[in-house]
Amino acid sequence: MAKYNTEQRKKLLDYLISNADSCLSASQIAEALKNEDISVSAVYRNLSDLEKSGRIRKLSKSGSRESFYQYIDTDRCKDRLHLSCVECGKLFHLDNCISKKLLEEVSESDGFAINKSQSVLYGVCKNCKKSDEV
Amino acid sequence: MAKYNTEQRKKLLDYLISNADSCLSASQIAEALKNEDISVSAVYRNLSDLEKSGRIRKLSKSGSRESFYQYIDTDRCKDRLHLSCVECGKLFHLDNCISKKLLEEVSESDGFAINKSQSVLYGVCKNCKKSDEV
DNA sequence: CTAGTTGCAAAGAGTTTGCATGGCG
DNA sequence: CGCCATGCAAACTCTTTGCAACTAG
Repeated sequence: MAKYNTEQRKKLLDYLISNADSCLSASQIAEALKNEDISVSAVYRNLSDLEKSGRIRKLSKSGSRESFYQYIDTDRCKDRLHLSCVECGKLFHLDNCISKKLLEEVSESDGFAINKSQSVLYGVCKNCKKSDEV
Repeated sequence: MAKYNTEQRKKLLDYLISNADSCLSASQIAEALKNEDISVSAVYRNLSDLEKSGRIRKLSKSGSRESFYQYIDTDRCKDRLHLSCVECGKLFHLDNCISKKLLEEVSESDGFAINKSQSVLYGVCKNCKKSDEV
């Protein structure tokens, strides 16, 4: 799969890369690319291919039926746990030291091997906490 | 909502309580209760009511379109982060001290307020790791 | 009694798939 | 030119909803 580098595939990946700090739904992506000659099914097929090849991550948010997709920036994301803000939808990366320590502690005390790229902690980020107070 | 205590509602909650260490999908629950005179729509309606009243938790697993439900055992789950085994589907609770420390560290370094009941770490539990080695 | 709850079937949202057409290399 | 990817529409899965019948209190 994904043998030819079509315009649609390039545009889709470009869009995910330039929004690498957010989780986007298929419909958000399709909407953003509606002037780029790409159909909903092509969006889904390309997202699926990109996920299988490990270039993007697929996430689900509690409370939503949709799946969300995000480009995996290996430099920034490697070995880090993720924090997703339920207010603004942005994804943050947990500090490397804390991530590492947590994983080790959990592994030692429970024998549980956490899969980092699959695990997401939900909550409210700094910015959204501020605006809640207003 | 949930003003009358019907047989269906009792059976459903009983079933979730007796499986409090697992996350169950609506179809798994409906299947398990198929001899108890409860329809799929009643399963969904009761799950929704129970979630709103805070008796159960609704989770999504990456890779699955379904939602999963779990009884909230307040004694065992209070203030703890959750670990979900992607192999066997069982839910574990992260040690209280580690949970607390993690939350404090994240709050300090990133200003991010983690919602514990919503956040789940995915990975492989001790038992399933063993069986993988076989 | 009567408002809450149910079962059924139909509708809905999000996603996937079959097929014929079009395009990359 | 041949295989891959695309668009479209239909199919599919999971979940929600409208409605008439039933039932707990």
